[in-house]
Amino acid sequence: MKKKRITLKDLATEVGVSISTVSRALKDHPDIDKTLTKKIQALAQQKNYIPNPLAMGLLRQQTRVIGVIVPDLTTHFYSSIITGIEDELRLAGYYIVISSSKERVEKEIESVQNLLNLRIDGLIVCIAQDSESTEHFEKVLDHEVPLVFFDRVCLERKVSSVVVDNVAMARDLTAHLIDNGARRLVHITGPSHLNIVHERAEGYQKALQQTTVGPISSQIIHTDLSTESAAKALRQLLTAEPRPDAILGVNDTVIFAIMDEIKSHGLSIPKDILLAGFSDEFHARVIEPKLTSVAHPTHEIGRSAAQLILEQIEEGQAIHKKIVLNTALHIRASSTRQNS
Amino acid sequence: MKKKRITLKDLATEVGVSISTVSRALKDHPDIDKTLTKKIQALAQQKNYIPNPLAMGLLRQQTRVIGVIVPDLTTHFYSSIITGIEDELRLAGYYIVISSSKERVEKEIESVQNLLNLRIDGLIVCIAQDSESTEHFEKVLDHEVPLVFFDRVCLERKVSSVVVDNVAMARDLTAHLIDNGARRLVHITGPSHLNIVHERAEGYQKALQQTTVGPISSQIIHTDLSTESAAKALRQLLTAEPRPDAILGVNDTVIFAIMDEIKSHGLSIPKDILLAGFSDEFHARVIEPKLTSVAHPTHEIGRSAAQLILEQIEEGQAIHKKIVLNTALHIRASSTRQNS
DNA sequence: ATGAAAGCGCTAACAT
DNA sequence: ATGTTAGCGCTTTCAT
Repeated sequence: MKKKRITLKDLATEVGVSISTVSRALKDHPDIDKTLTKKIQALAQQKNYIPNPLAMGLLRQQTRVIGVIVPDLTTHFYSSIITGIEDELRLAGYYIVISSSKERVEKEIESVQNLLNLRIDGLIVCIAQDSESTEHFEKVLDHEVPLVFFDRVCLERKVSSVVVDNVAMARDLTAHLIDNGARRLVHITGPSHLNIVHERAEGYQKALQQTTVGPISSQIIHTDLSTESAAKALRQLLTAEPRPDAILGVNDTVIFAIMDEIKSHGLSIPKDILLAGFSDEFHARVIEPKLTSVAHPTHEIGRSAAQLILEQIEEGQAIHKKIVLNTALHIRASSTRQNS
Repeated sequence: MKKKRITLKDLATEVGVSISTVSRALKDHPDIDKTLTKKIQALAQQKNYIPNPLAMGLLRQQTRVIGVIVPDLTTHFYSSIITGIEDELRLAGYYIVISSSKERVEKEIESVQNLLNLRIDGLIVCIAQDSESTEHFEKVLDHEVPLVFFDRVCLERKVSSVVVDNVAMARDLTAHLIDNGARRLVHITGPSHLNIVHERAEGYQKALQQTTVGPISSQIIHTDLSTESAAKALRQLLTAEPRPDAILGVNDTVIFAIMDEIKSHGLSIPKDILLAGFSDEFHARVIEPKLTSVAHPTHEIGRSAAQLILEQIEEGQAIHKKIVLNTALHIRASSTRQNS
């Protein structure tokens, strides 16, 4: 029942010329009479003519829609990155269709398929935590649809990506904890097939190897990145003896669970346990005590991912590169021991 | 450069029949020979044929895309609602294109226009805080594109909406503060043209009028909903005498600013100042002390908005209704005075 | 039971 | 300088 939008044909009949003349006039084709051109443009303006993107899309086989798949839209980290993507793509006249995988491969696979069916012009993804197989992304490549990963990546040899230096970040963060007196460290993290997980674990261990103080006990606990799973791990840690005196959390979910659990055990941060992690800047400053964490340039990550997609669309599939963005270590109350 | 997707024509030539036969076979048209139908369907399946949505869209003049405009994508409240919208629309085979107005009308107007140009089949909006004029939404109505507002609404007589009972919520919250000993209340809120603002203020005042205890001093401060503006208001309140002993915040942004400011003045919540607000469930439980707040059924709000849009699309423009969803008051540490 | 043709809105190669 | 035509992928009416 939609009110019909004005078309080229409408303009053509109104002016009394052919459709192609109108089409040309609207794009200032040199062949068309200047006066006619002016007249047609004025009419188009007045009638508020907007080319039908469906028709254009059909003709050019492109939708100007970029798909974006994230593990969870409600996580500030991701929504912030999406804002960056949107800001950049809007300028280029692209739209984004967002889909949340809810950290599950099945949903991710489904989303990829849906988006492919929609005929997106490109796809930007942060893979779900249990996404071990990569078939569905190979399919994207098969269809020659530009693909870019960010933060959590895979198929690195074939796909462009935007990441941060996880190893260095984890190393610095761990070294900082040690400097602040940590001697019984625990790193609570996720499933090790994720690049962010094993890279951060690598940095964590690197710091342990490089330190000259000692002795230091250390442990890495892999969870499924759910609050429950992290809380459970914490409960076990806190009842065992000796209790850890510093915890490195791999992301916000884990950090929240850790904090809650520590507090409900009547322990204090940082007095009893130092805490630091890879957390969103926003949450790091909202929670109490404020969290020592690594600041990800979320908006920038989004913009870079968008730029990579645009590059691929414009220059054809060929290129693929990896952008490594800088992070900043923010030392806050959660990891600085008053009495040391 | 995209690898060509398989089309009806491809299937037709391969089977040696006409395009229309293939088209019919694929939708089990009774006229087509059963064996032929089977054969064609099998081939389509094997070749992984997916109808081109662009072609279908052009034909039917619909995109199966719903636009969603929110004041800020990175706010948990909105991203959570969007997740609800997505969950519901996905089932119906619709996609959503999200746009963030960043609380500014100009961006909102631009987004509306962009989305309209994209030929969306419907639009779901939570208006920006400085959105006083409604012309751009009238335009949506002019184009007979289904429109639904949620949370912050306008044009109520003409447009469907999903809201909560702000008056009752604010009244209950305020009454609760008074019950817990509040005698010098302040309500920090936003610009009063927003329905959520004046409705909540109304509830706040209703509670004050209905209370039998007294005397109670009260104040309403309008900010522009930015952290800075709220923080500034707080600073003035805290240095003046007598200091308020209870604050009702209108949303998360304001709550965060309030908390920070109170803490940095060396005051304690709830000992010195009671705090309650309309905050996202998620943040209410993450911050310290945990915040007494009204729980919005965010996912449900999203789903309802999506359902309203679908209804309008299916049944034509005519209908418009208002869905009022239930909220729940969660009493937590921030508003319960230990010594009372 | 199947095919041919028109049309959705637009562009571009090919007339004139 | 302007018009005609074909075609992007699909559905549907109208032949046959």
